[in-house]
Amino acid sequence: MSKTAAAEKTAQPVKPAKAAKGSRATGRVTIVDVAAEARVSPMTVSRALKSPELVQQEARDRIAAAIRKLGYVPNQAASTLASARSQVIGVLVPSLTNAVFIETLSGIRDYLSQAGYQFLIGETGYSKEKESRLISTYLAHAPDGFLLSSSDQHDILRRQLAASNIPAVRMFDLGKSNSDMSVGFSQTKAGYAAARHLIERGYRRPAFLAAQLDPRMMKRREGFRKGLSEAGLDPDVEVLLPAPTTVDMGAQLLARVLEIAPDCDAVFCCNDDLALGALFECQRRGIKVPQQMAIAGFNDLSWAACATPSITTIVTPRYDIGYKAAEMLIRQLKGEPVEKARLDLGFELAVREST
Amino acid sequence: MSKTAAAEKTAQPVKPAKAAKGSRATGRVTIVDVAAEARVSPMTVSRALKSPELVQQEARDRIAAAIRKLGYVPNQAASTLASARSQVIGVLVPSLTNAVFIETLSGIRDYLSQAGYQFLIGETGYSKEKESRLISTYLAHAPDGFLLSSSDQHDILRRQLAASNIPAVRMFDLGKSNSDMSVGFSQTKAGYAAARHLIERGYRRPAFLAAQLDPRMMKRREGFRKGLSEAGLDPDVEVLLPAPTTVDMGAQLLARVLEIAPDCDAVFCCNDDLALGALFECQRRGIKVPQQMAIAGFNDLSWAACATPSITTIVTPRYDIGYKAAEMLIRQLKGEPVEKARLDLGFELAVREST
DNA sequence: CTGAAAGCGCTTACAG
DNA sequence: CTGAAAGCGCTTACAG
Repeated sequence: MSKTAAAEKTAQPVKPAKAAKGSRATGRVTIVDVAAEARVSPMTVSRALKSPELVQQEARDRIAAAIRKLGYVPNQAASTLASARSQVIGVLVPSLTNAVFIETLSGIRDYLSQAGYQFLIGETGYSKEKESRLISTYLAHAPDGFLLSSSDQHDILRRQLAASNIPAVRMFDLGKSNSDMSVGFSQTKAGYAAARHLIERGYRRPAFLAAQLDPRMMKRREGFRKGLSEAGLDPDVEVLLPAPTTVDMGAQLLARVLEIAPDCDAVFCCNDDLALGALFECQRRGIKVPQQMAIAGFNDLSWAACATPSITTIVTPRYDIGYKAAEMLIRQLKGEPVEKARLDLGFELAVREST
Repeated sequence: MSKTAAAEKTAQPVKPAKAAKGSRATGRVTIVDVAAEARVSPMTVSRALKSPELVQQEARDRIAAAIRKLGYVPNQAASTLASARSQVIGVLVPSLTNAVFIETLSGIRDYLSQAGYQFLIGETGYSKEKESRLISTYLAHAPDGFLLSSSDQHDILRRQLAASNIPAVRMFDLGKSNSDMSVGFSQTKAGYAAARHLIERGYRRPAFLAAQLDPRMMKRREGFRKGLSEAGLDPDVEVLLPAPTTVDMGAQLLARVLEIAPDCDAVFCCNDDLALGALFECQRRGIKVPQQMAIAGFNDLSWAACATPSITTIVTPRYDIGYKAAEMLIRQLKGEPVEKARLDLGFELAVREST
């Protein structure tokens, strides 16, 4: 049976399903079929796939031809069962309807796909309980690692991870110590930077507007308040709503802050969706931005730069957070040296027309 | 060994890893351990998990207690290998940075998670080649089904699916025949409805603005042109850009159409991102919306309703598309009757201030 | 309602 | 560089 052109053309599986009564044969082409076709042992086929450098060139060629001829697709479940490695990473993000996390997922995907990993995506809805439940579910799939977004390591989660012995990297927030792996930036410093900017521009009565009050938002708030206090300004001009963020809520928050503090001259919104809603509300009321009201956002989503006026915002490295977190995790899994257990990617302030 | 309170409290695995040299024991708690603890056979544990009604109540109780005591987590890979069913669905969407598809994923997740399925998400980047490649990758994970977003069934894809014998449901677009399962709405009719609305409002020189020229966009265009032609209006006022959609591009397209047709009095944007950008550009230029320029969008994303002015748009059932497509697929997998192989969920026109 | 045997398709851990 | 044997942890297909 030589490597004929005819054989090469056939891309379809040619294995007839076994007809034996009671047989469990799936009709699938297996590594055994490829081995027979290539006149080597199944073990050699396995090696040719995972560590080609251990296999003689000639054998490799015959195996490659056999794979093509038979249309062989490796069975990931069998591989996982035998090797106890699934090539799957569990990824948990707070929300999928938030563009921020989507871009982080893009970074994760770009790293993992080139590294040969798949991932399962879970949405925690900003809830620790849901996060724990998702981890339990995912454990059945024996993920090789986790990428998490929880802001602080609560006990249940810690115990689950310790019991399963599966490594995890936290994203967005930085861990307190180097014992946990984490990739992100300082939420507190970002909030502080926003305050400093508004103060330097001369605004004397800035407010903080926030929704979806997860721990990250509260850290941004903390930094913002610190900045105001240091400058001798009142840090208590703020409207906080626990409900999920929407553009429309930005409009509502702007309306509320004007009731509480009619002399408010600037708002720092904890994300760009709120900032956009606040801008729309100002337009509706005929309040000039930034002359009568400055608006700053957070994240630099697509519309911030091209709104009228363009919106000043904190540019966050969310794609890189996903990419680097995935890289850190995979390096750890491969036993490669991990440079830093705590990677601060920083942030930038984009100053635009709205402040 | 009775069901003591002490035993119930222990949530941690208590199995000591086998010490035998050369052993492949993973230290994991298996169905065999649970069976020993509950004094039944492994087969009965398996049944208690998958078809409890086939197992005596008393045995079920003992098994449940043993599972809790030992901290047993089923091994999905072993289950997949033995049963040839993975409980995984492969989902392919054109883009993850588009809110439309994210909401569809929410619908998919809500149905699949309650049905006990996981899913792998792939991003095709609107490319048929990439879609084919992703399907090949996913085949290694032996998904039980696919949820696809490709607009038309190209040959390579058809062959792949036929060869693997894995059922698929197409989303967004409706299939031509009932032989393919599909869930969506008529893109052409939606474009036509937008044209009719603008015409009835009295606009005489409407333009079509589009980016990301995938087949769905072209169908919206087709319907829009049909509407204009029928009313005796010029259908050729349009700006089409193949590049991916951004808010900023909406501004650019608006600028371009004003060069081509200075008397243009309305624009139908093929999505809300473009509509938002067009609105910003009008504001920048001091063009009054809708008095001097009407703007209509597509999808009804979060900002459309609360922009200033609020934006008229086509409301699309994207969450339901995901939910219903998942439902159709799972019903098919379970051998339950599938009502319609082609499910038209329709759309609505939300008339707002911008037109 | 329950169980013993065999097998799913790979990889590990040796041995050569 | 290559291969025979055993095993990963489940479920199928019987048989009782």
